[in-house]
Amino acid sequence: MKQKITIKTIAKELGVSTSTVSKALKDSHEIGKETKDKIQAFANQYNYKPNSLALQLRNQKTKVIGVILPKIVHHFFSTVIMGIEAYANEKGYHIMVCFSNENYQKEVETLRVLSNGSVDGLIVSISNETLENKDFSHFTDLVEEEIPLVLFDRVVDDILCDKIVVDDVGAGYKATKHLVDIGCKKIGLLTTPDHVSVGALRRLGYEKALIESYVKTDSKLIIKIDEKQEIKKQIEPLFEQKIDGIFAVNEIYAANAMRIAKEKGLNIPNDISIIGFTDGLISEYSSPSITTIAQHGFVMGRQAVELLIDRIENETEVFTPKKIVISSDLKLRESTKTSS
Amino acid sequence: MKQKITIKTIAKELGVSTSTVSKALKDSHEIGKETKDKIQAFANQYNYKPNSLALQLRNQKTKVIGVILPKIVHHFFSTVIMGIEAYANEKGYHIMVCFSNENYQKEVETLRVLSNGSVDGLIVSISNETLENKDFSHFTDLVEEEIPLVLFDRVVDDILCDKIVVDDVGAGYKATKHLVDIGCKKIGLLTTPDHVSVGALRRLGYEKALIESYVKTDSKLIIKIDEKQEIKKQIEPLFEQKIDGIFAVNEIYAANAMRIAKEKGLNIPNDISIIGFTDGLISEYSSPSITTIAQHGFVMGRQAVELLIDRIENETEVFTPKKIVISSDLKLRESTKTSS
DNA sequence: AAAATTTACGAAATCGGTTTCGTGTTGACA
DNA sequence: TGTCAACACGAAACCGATTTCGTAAATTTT
Repeated sequence: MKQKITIKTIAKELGVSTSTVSKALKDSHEIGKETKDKIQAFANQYNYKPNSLALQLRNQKTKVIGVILPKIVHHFFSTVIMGIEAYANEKGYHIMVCFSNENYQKEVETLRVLSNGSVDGLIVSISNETLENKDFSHFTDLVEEEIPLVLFDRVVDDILCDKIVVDDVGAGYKATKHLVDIGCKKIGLLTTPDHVSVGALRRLGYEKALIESYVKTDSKLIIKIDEKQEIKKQIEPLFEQKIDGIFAVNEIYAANAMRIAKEKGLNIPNDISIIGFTDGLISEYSSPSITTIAQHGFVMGRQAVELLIDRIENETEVFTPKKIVISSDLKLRESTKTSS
Repeated sequence: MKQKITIKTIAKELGVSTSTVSKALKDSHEIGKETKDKIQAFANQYNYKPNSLALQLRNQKTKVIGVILPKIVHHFFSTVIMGIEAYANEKGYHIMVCFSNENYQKEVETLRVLSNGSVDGLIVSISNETLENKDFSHFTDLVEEEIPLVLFDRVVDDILCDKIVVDDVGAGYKATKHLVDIGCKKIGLLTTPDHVSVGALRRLGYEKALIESYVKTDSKLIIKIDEKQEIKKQIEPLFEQKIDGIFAVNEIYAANAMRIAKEKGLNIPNDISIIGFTDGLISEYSSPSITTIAQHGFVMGRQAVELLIDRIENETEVFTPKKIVISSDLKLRESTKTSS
C-alpha cells in the first residue's frame, strides 16, 4: 500500500504543528482563517482521510458490531443480516460478520477474537453444536466482561443478555391449528433434534394445537431429523402412515416432504397439506408454492441492533435483560387446502 | 463496558514497567523467570487480552478484509462469502461485510469508510447501479492509493486490479448448446439489461451457440428483464411464440418461466426445456428440479481471498493485474429432456 | 581485583489521531 | 503606558500496545 498521508505529513509539509492541523480540519475557531484554508486545501488535494484505527483507539469505541451466525447460505439468516446492516448503517455503525458453521470450537474462537476491542458489541445466534453440548461459558464470560451482547433466534436462558426471538411456540401452534382447521386428521411433524431450541419450541406449539383440538398426538408422527444424515430417507417412514397434513420446522424439510408426497402420487393440497417455516425462495418458487410461517428476519435483525446500540450508547443504565418476541405470520399459499 | 485490563494496569499492579509486562507476556528471554511467572499468572487470572486496535495501529495492519456485495439474500453471493470467510480465517484474517444494495451512493460511501485504514484489502462485486452509470472513479481512486482490491463476478475492465470471474460466455454457450443438442428449435433467453456485464456475457454465449448450430437468432426471443418491474409480466410475452427451450441467466427468472409454462399447461421438459443459472435452493427443490449452471461460488470466494492476501502480504512484487476465470458446470436435472 | 560480559529491567519512541493547557503576539481600554 | 482579553498556535499527554536502546547489577573472564 502507498504511504498514507497523515496529519503529521501535512503538519511537516505546511510548517505547522499536528494540533493545528487537527483543529483546522475540524474547523475549530482556534485557528486563523488563512491557516485553516491552507490546511484544508492541502488535505483535500492529497485526499487526506483520518486513520480510523487511531480514532477508534483514542475514542475507545469502534463503531463496529460483530455478528456471529451459524451459517449464511440460508434465507432466514441472510435476511436478518440485511436488517442488522441496514439499521446499523443508519446509526453510523458497521458490521463484522463471522460464521460459526454450527461448530462449537469456531464459535468460541470467534467470540474470543472479536471481544478484544475490535467491536463495540455482538449479535449472535448460537450454533447447533453449542446448543447440543450445552457449554455456554464463552458467552457468560462475555457477559461477565460486560461486553454488550444480543442473542437472536437460537437463544438460551442461561445467558443473561438481551434476546430477540420468534414466537416459535405460537408459530407452531398457528401452523398446526390451521392444518386442523382445514380438516387434517393426522398431522406429521418434521422437526430437529430436541437440543435445537427453536425446533423444540415449534414442536410444543404443534402439540398444544393438537391437544386443544382433541386430535391424538402420536410420537410416530414426529420425525426428528438429523442433518448429518440424508434428509429424505428420514422423512419417508412418515408416509407409511396415512397422514393428511405435515408441519415442517423449516423450508428444506417441507420441500423434501413435498417431493416425497409427489413421488408417492399424492395430490397437494387435496390429499395432503404441507406447511413450512421460513418464507424463503423455495417456499415461494416451488410448485405448488408452500404455505409457510414468515419469520420477519429483517425486523428481527433491526430489533437486535436497536437493542444492542441502545446498550452500547447508554451503558449507565441499570442492566435488566430484555427479551423481545417477534410474532410471525402464516403465509397461505398453494400447499394447503383453502377449507375442509 | 467494564474497564478493560491493560498492560498498564498489570504494570502498575505488579510494580514493573509496561515494557517488562509486554515482554513477559511474549515469553521474552530478557525477563527473569520469576517476574515472568508472576506477570503471566496475573494476566491469566484477570483474563488479559491485548487490545487489537492498539496492535493494528502499531503494526499498520488490521488482518481484516473488507467485502462489499450488492446483496446477500442470494444463493450465489452467500456462497461466495462462505468461501471468502473460510480461507480468510485459515490465514488469520477476518472479514467485514457490507452491502451496496445495488446502490451507487452506498457503494461509494462504503468504499470510503473501509479504505481509511480499517481493512488491509477489499473484495468487491460491483453494484448494478454503478455498472449502469459507468462511474468507477471510487474504484480507480482506490487503485491509485494502492489499496489491495479484488473484484469478482461483476467486474469491469476500466479498473486495474485482480479479478475473479465466471466463464460467463462459456457457461451461456454450454447451456444453450445443450438445449440445441436435446432438440430445441426455438430457444428463448431471459437475461438482464445490457449494462449488467454478466448478463451480457451470458447472452454472447447464447448467441454463439445458436449461430454455431445454424439456429436463427431472433431478438424477439430475448427478454431483458428490468427487476424494478414485475418479473412475471415481462416474461409472459415470450410464451406467445412457440418456444421449446429457455435459458435464464439466473434461477429466479428460470423459476418464474417454469411457473408460467406450467400455467400455460406445458409439460416440462417434454414441451419445453428450461435451464437456469446459479445452483441454488430453488433449482434444487422446485419440481421439476431445474437444470442449471453451477457457478462454484465457494471456489470463487476462496480464490478471491487467496489473490487478495497474496497482494497484501507480498506488496513488493511488481503489480500486474491477474484475471482468474472459474469454469462452471452444467448440472442436469429434471427441467430438460435427456435426449431429442 | 579489574575488565568484560551477561542478565533483567526501564525509559522513551512509535503508530495517528485528539484535546487540554499553556504562551507569545495583538489590539483595546483605562 | 501599563493591563487585560482575544487570538492563533504549539507542546505534551493520551489511547494500548511493541521495540529499540540504555544501564545498573550480577556474573564471568582474565
